[in-house]
Amino acid sequence: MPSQNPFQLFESEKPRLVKKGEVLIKSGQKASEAFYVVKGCLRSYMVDAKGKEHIYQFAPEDWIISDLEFFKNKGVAFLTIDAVENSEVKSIPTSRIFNITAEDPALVQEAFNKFQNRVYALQQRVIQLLAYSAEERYQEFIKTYPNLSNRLPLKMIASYLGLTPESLSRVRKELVKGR
Amino acid sequence: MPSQNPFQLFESEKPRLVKKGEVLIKSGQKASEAFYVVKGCLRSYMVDAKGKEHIYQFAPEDWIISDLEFFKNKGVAFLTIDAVENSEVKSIPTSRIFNITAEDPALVQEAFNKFQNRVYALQQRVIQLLAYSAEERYQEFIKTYPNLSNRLPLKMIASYLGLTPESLSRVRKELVKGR
DNA sequence: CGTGGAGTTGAATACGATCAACACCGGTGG
DNA sequence: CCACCGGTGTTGATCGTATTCAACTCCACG
Repeated sequence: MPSQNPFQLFESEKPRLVKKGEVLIKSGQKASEAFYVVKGCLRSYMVDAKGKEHIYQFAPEDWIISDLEFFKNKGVAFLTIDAVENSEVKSIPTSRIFNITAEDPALVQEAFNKFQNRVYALQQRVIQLLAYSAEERYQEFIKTYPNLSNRLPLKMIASYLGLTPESLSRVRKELVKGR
Repeated sequence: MPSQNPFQLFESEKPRLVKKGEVLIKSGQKASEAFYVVKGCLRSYMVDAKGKEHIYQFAPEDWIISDLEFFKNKGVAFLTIDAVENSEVKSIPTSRIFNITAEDPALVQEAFNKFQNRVYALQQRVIQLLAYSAEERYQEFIKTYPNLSNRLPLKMIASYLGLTPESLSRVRKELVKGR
């Protein structure tokens, strides 16, 4: 969820440092916050019945990440959120997110834009999962997130794209060969 | 995007009648509105390079449907929106959607809830496409949208789930056999 | 009626998953 | 400094799920 300006809603807070691999929200536990990433990169993911991780979202600098499901689910998190790199994040209590209406209209507008961008990004993601092949999904990913594709380990990109690491490795190999 | 109350933002407008199959927004054309479904059911979909339809969303009664992409894309629609059944819809000009901030706080709150529900639904959708098998996706669909699953033709459900009609037919056969 | 779309079923195919082995670092401790 | 280790990515062989192509039935609707 990129924006032109830093997210003013919590500009004043001082960032919290999280180390690579540190878990911020754990699936199944009580949780009610979102995170704004100042520096580094977070991710959210779920673990299926076979123990396989499926990455729902990456959140590099200036993105917001959270699990909206806890909201529906009595505050119990569905997704796990952890740090892909050493990062700096600002925490946003949910109460703040869900009660913006009373605030400055500019903030409301900003929050709206964030939501729009998010829905737009998700639309893209759904369409790609529905209609694109493994190769097309990967090409679209590196085109859309060039700076992410060289920071993230292959296996995480694979998980995000709905592929196994082996398959993505082969896709990439074909792409190199093809030029 | 269900809600407890009818969407107040355009309660006053009188609904427009659209016939089954009628196209409201066509991919590639100028468009800048969303629709609130009073009665019936709309859908949005994209057509891939091979001419295959991929349904992004269904919108039965009390849902809102639109293509956020036109907003990013100079007003040119990416998705096509048409009527699955004879329907009654209220049109919402985009200008209204994107400038809610100046309005009554209750409306802002309502719009926020709509966005939240939408993001939540999309999260579910992405997770299911990533992690679930054909059979699991179908079962989840009929569980989540029981009233839709018996109104829609199989081939549309298949398209929504990212399957071919043949595959869904077989999945369904197995399910019947299994009980 | 009869015609065309929807759904089903079968056979062959393809794409990506799985299982397994190995190469290649990057970091750690001896 | 080097030997070791675990994690990451690559490659090969095989497997499985869903696709594709084709034929056929069954209605719904003209």
